[in-house]
Amino acid sequence: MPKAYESANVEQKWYRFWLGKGYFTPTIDPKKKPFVIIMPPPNVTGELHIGHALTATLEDIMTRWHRMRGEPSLWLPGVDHAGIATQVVVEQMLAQEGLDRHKLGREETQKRIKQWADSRRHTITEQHQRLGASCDWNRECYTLDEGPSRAVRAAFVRLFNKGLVYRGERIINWCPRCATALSDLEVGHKEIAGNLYYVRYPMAEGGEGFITVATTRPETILGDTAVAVNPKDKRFKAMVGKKVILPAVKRVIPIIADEAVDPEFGTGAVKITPAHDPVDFDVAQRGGLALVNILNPDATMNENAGPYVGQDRFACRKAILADLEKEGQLEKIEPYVHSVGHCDRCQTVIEPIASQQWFIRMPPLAEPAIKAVTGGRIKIIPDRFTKTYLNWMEDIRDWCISRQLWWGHRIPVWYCRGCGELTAAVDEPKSCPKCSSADIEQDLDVLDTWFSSALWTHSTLGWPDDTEDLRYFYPTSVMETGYDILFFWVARMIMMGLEDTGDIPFDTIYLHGLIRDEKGEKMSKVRGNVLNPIDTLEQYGTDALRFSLSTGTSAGNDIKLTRSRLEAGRNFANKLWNATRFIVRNLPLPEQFELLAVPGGEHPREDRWILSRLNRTVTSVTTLMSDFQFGEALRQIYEFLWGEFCDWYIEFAKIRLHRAEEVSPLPVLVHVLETSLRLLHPYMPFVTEELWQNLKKRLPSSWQDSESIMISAYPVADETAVDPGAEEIMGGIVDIIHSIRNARAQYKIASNRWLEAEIYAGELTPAVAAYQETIQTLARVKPAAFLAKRLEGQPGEDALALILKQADVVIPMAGIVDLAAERKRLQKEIEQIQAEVTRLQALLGDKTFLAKAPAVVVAKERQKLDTLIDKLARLKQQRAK
RNA sequence: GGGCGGUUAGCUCAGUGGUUAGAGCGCUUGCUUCACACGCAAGAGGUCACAAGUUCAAGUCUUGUACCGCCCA
Repeated sequence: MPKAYESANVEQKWYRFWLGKGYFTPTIDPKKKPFVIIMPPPNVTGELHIGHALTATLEDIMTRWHRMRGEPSLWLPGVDHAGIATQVVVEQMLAQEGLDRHKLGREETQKRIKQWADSRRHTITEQHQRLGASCDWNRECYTLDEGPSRAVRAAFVRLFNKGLVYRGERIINWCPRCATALSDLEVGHKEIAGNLYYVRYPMAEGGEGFITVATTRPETILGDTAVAVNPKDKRFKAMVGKKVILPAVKRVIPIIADEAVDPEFGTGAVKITPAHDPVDFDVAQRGGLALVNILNPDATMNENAGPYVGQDRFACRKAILADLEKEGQLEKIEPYVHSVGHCDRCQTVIEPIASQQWFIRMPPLAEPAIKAVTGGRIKIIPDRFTKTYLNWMEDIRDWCISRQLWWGHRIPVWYCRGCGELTAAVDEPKSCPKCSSADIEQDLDVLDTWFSSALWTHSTLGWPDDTEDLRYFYPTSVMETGYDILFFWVARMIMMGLEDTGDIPFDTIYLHGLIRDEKGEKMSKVRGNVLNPIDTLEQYGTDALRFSLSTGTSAGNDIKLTRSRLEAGRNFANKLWNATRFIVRNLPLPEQFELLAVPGGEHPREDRWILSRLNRTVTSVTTLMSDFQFGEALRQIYEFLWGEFCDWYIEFAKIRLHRAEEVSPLPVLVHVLETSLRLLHPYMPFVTEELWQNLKKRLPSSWQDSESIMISAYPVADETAVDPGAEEIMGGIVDIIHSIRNARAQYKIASNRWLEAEIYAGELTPAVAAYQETIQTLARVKPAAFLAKRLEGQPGEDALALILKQADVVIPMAGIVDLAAERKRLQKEIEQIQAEVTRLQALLGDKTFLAKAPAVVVAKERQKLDTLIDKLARLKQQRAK
């Protein structure tokens, strides 16, 4: 084995091995409950970013863990066609060729987008494979595959037939740059420092004076069809029913009263622009007002804008303000901070526009989705997102699902030019079912990409067909994704899963945090601070990347990924590599290995200690993983392997190996290492497989049946291995070594100089004395003498006395000991212990504590007090000398 | 405006009521000790943002305050 772990040499090899063996494909076994994760499908055109790496890591940890526990485990990968994002990228490419989609036509454009998307698809797959993702590639799905596409049409038609999908004119969010309607979720609101313009509308019909309205968007004056005041507002009582003349276009519009008007805003009179404002739209519905749309799809002014036709919306705003100023109709301008909607994808300012679109009626779908969570059938981790989910669900609004794009699932609705009938169908109809006319045309729009995503948990398993996969794997187990798409995706999946199948799509939602850079900023292409996971894993190793993404992290909390985290992961992999290298180097020939087994099964105390610690770790890790506390579980594995196994057990074992004792430590070294590798495998699959195979190669063939660690059994704790006695004694020995090393460092004893030590450990002395050589070697003392009873006399001025929890250690150090400093140190320690003893005595004298605290806690405190009283007595005795 | 989160060592963060609060990195000191300098050994470093409360017991639960951030409107 080389001196350092080189990830690049092993990763591809093992991934191909696993893939070739078919380990990623579960075997359907009706007797067993499967574990299922449907992967959130990344965009087809993208590359994986570090957030995807986090998703993949967590999902792989869960999948590998359940697989090792013997559950048929399916992790189903997929790719999303990403309507807007993909079309935008291809349109940019067309622009470079001097083309645009309108010149090219719908069919040709679709062909170009498809070509490009197909050419990119494999990138995502390859990148997932490099991350070690153990997903079942045989079941990989693409949202535009025939199956999921049919599911989309089937789901649409079902909703249509139930009256839950409707077409209507509503105010939608229009992105002028993407040239499509968007749902409310795809719009981000930003506070903008703008102005509030006070504009005078002169009274019509020879009336005197004017009414002043305030607006942040003066260009929308051109689309006004009324001025409204609150019916309770006494100031305007007389004006209701009168008419005013609209500036610029000179249209005469009424002054009406409506409850929705806030008397506190501006002057209390507001302009009503029903085609360009959601509140005004409702006012217009109530008041029977006309809708005047003043915008073209690209946000230039249309023919309704009179003299401003053809101008861009913002140019028009300037022009109209100049004209109002000239006419003396601009009363005043106040600075005004208001919230403006921006397109999530391109950051263009959204225009609210009244438009004919398709919608899903959400409240009936939300109701069962709310019950599924409040009733406990679906659990959200971390729990605080339950409230976020419910708040959104309870106040849900209809979902605009039509998009004026060419890339996606075409809306499965056909219009008859003959009779005007509208037909929703899964399979394309040849003629109008009502009048039999063949002159029918399919709706030109496509569906919101999230519509197909909402079906993902069942469409990937074969729905609407009654497939074996659907019957066996649905409902799935865990939906793991970032909290930023709780509404976009997770909530909608619950609604659509329940609607289409009658059952919840998953029982647990695990939401991870967002990854941020060193400065705490969200990583994004725009900011240019994205960490490419492939570069990262090439530099540090995939296991190091996975380690850095899963240790010291917890559900729902953001992660700052820094170089030092990655280094820690790499160092840990290397540490394991070297521990294994050490063990492997000491292994005998395979046929001799079994001869090393412990005769009679009676292990030396340090073996019982490490086995006890191992089994406690296994128990704890299993509990934590069942509870989705992956970060803490990994931390404990790390702590055990590095802090106990490598730092202490291997060091103890070296001494036995050198002595060539009868009882070899090798079987325990191998056992603990091998068990730990299996414990760690879900987190760091590559290095654990490499090391496990290295062991397997050198051990008897009977040692492990499994041909790979990834299909071997996850460790199960052996409760009988827990040995508190061994833990106490080994703890004492560690204490003794530690204190001597400390004294050496404090007195700057050269490391090649040997000291002597006299040790008394009360009733533990015989047990501790068995570790004479260990203490001598690790603390560099010789000889270490064990006293039958505590030294009563003067230890001598030249000796250093160390008073430990269970032991006294005396080290003769002629001429070195600083007596004054020692006295001071002793005094300080006595004071500290005395304070603690006093505190514990008070606590144990407290009747309510004794009555109310659990017995184990009381016993623990009493034990602690006894130990401290003993130590205090020994310290005082020392001081008296 | 409503909701949520954060505030713990110099930095980045764990800590799921039990009393002496942990890790990684950084820092100080010493080590080419025969697995590992991607390492070993020893050490320094904390009024757990602030205030009040609940509890036998609070970093952990409640309420309020301050600052930072996110989501929704």
